[in-house]
This record gives sequence, C-alpha cells and structure tokens, in this order.
Amino acid sequence: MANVSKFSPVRPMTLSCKDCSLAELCLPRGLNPSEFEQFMSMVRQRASRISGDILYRTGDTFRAIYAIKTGSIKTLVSSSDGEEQITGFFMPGELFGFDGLDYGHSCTAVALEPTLLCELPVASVDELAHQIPGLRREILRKLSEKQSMLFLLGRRKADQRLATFLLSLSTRMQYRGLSGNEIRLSMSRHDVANYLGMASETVSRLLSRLSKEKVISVNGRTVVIENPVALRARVEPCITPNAVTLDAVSTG
Amino acid sequence: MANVSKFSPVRPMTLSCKDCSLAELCLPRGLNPSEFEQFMSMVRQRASRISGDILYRTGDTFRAIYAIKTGSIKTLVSSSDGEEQITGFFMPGELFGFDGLDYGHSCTAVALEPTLLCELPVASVDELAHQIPGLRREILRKLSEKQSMLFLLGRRKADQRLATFLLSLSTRMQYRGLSGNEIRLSMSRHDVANYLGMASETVSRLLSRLSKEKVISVNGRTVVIENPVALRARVEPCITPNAVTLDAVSTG
DNA sequence: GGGTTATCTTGATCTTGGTCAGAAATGAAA
DNA sequence: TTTCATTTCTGACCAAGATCAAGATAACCC
Repeated sequence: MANVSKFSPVRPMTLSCKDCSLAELCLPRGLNPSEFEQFMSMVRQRASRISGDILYRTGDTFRAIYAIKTGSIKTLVSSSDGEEQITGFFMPGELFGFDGLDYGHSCTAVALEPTLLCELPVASVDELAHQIPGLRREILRKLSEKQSMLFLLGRRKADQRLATFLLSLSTRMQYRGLSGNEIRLSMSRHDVANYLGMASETVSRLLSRLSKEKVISVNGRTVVIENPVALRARVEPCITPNAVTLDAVSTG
Repeated sequence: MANVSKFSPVRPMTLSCKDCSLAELCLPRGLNPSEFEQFMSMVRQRASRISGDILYRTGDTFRAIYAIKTGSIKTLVSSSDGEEQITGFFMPGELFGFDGLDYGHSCTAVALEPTLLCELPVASVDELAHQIPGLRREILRKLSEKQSMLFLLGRRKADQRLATFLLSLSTRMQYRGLSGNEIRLSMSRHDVANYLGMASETVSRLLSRLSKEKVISVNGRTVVIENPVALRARVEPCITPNAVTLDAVSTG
C-alpha cells in the first residue's frame, strides 16, 4: 500500500503560531505565555505534496508531535499478514503522533491528501512533559478516548457506528469554526469501513440508505447532513453524549 | 448492578513491597532504589470481602493507582441507558486506575471476587509524574495497548477474539510464574462476552466447540488449555505476536 | 478527447452470530 | 436436605452484515 516517499521538511517560513488561524485549535489547551513561547520556538513544518506519503512507520523512533495545518492523515497498525487496521483520522488543527511515545511508533501515519504539518520535535516523553506540561493532559485525553471506541466497536451496530462517525467529523469541523453540515471525506469508503470494522459495501449501502431517508445527501466524497436531529437520533438511544464525541479517536 | 458497598481500608500491616511476592510484577518497571523507597512508603491496602464491591465509579475524583494483590477487578463504562461496556480485567500483580487521570475516573471498577489491593495515593498527574517517573511509562504502555483491542474488535471473528482472550489470560498467568495452562475465570460468561463484543451464548458455544475439538477442556469457570499450539493457531494467521498480548488491555 | 484504472454502488447469496426459549447445572439460603 | 435463584448450555430461528459478482462513476494519464 501507499507511497514510500516521505514528507519533506519545509523552510521555517515567517509564520508564527501566534498568527496561525489554527492556533486556538492545535495548541494544547492551557499553555501559559512562556510555555507558548517555548512551544512556538520549536515548531517546524513538513509537507506532503501527494496523498499516500508516509510520515512515520511502525517502529520508527519517536521524534515529534504533529499538528495538521491543511490536509488530513490516517494512522494504522498492520498485522504480520499485511492486514491493516486504521486507528485514527486527523483533521486540520488536530494533534497526533503520540503513539509509541515509549518504545517507538506503534502506528504508521499516512497522508490522505496533500498535507501540511507543523512539527514539534520532542526527543523523549520526559522532555515533552517537562517542556510542555499542557501536552501531558492531551495524552491522557487520548487515553480516555479509548473507551468511546471500544464501546462503539463492541456494542454498536453498523448503522450506529457510521452515524457516530459522521457526527464526529461534523463536530470536529464545528470545533474549527466551520458549519459542519457539509463534510468532505478525505478517505475512501474502504478506509471508513476499515476504521469502523465493517465491509466497504456496507458503508456504501448505509450511506445510500441515509440518503434515501433524507437524513444526509451524498455526492461522491461530499456528505451533507440534511437532518442533524435525525442523524443524532440514530445513535442517541444508546450512547451518552459524552461517549459520542469520538473526536480524533486514536492513539495517533 | 453490583453492590454499592465500598472497599474497606486495611491497616498498613507489617508488609513491605520489598517482601511482597508480587513485587516483581506490580511495581512499575525501572524504578531506582530511591524511587522504590518512595513508592513503598506511600502504599496502603484496601480489601473487598465479597464480589461486586465497587472501588470507584465514573466521575469519582482520581486519588490513587492500584495494584491487585489477590482477587480480580473489572473496569467498565456505562451509557445513559444503563448499557455497560467492560473495558478491562485485572489480575494479581497488575496495575490499574489510570483511567480519568485528567478529569476524574472515566470507568467504574468492580471486584469480581474477594480482592485485596495495594493503593498508591496520588493527588494528581503532575504529582504522579514527579514522584514516580516509572509510572509514566506505564501510562504510555496502556495508550499503545489500545491498538490491539481496536484490531481485535474491529477485524477479528468471534472465535478468534475468544482464543485471543484465553491466550492473554494464560500469558498473564505465566508472567506471574504460573503455568498458565489452567485458567480460573473469575468473571461470568456474560462479562467475557461483553468485553469481547459478543453474546454470552456465543461464548458458551465457542467454549463448547473448542472443548469438543480437544483444544481446551472446560469445567465451569475452569478452563484448561490442552493444546496451546492449536489454540494459538486460531489467532495466528491474522494477528502479530505483538498485537496478541492484550495484557491488561484497558485504560483502567 | 479516449482509454485505463481505481473507486463506488447495487444486487444476490450465504455465513456468522444474535435473539428467544427452555433445560441443565451450579450455587446460595433455609 | 429442599428450595430458590443465578448462571450456563443447547437448540431453533432469524437478521445483520460479509462475500461474491457485475455495473456505474469518477479519477487519471497519455
């Protein structure tokens, strides 16, 4: 699968985190001014011109935490026989790369489209924790997010999983100031299916069904949520609002 | 569900971690002597006389990390309509309680049998990280364990999930010096099923089938692995040895 | 543009495993 | 012991969803 080419470093540019439109999103919450300065001084940029580029692979030594500026990323683990499990999708303003903070990366990170990243080089967990205390909380948040995903995969039917997924994407878009009604999926049906533990045909069928029921409208990889209330009703009988978020679920 | 009574504190006893037969197991790896002293001085004990006792609930403020001395524990999350998802089982020598290190416990922890715990009071993550650096690694390990469980629930059939579960229990028993051939399940079929995302009838049927095929023998809650090679063969075509461990999978 | 390839949709089966129901086993209480 | 409750097992049935097999679209490349 995927391209073997790597993300390329981009010259620092004049850009500062302070001026970045995503600053409110991608910076860890609760950094004080001096922490912020420190964070900023460390950020570098990397870019992938095409989709399929690999940022890091399973086993690579941990070197940095990443924030997405434009584009999107998937993280995945693979088994000995080549089977893959997608463990997370990441959108602009989201942080990832926490996987394998202890003994090298446990995931592989792949660009889903041309993508621009901000990279925060970190040599070790200790350094990370010392330099940016706010990032520690981010790790713990990811730890507790696991439960949502276990719940989703273990206890929910295919249609509920897909509805939850769409709502999650929508919520995450809203978080970065967009309406969240029109979702541009950067991943294939196959990827969605893999992530949600079902067949890609099932994803197609469920999207068609939701479309026929006027809950959403689908045009290629663009999904418009026509009736958010109805969509939410698909998951609500079972999952608490809390467990529904699914935001950036992954250890990525 | 479950008993509302709480675990009771037990007077410190003369016991020291140094003399504990589980020291090698439950102590975080890589503590230096001074860290060890510090760890030891903080440990208190709690006990549950009966099964069903609740150690902490979702929402409770985080106060301690726990190590199991005897007995076992399950951790679970529940949705608004009372549905429960078991997120982990913990056996003697295993650490748990990391869930909700940031904003209070995200799980509920319930005794599966009379259980004796060692409690390591920790007021906050910061304190934890400062006082016992080795514990930080433990948190990260749990973070990366998530992938195994996602893989298992998302990509594996019911029989593979059950086989993986049995092998995980066996491995964990071996880790504490037991043969791991004879497994005493402290949890009900219902709990196993819940954890693995299937119906309890399916667990029964699969156990019967494995028994009929002479891979295991089942007597109530005691499972003897008669043919470890055959059992391993059920999961191996698909999962890497790495992903199979499943040890104490949970955020608990 | 036209041809090629990958992705997506839809239909037709078939299998896995869930649900329902009742029997058997186990355990706890009197 | 007898009774009662809980857990477990097994069978019968059914539905969700996987798999197989074409087509239909869309993306890509010369």
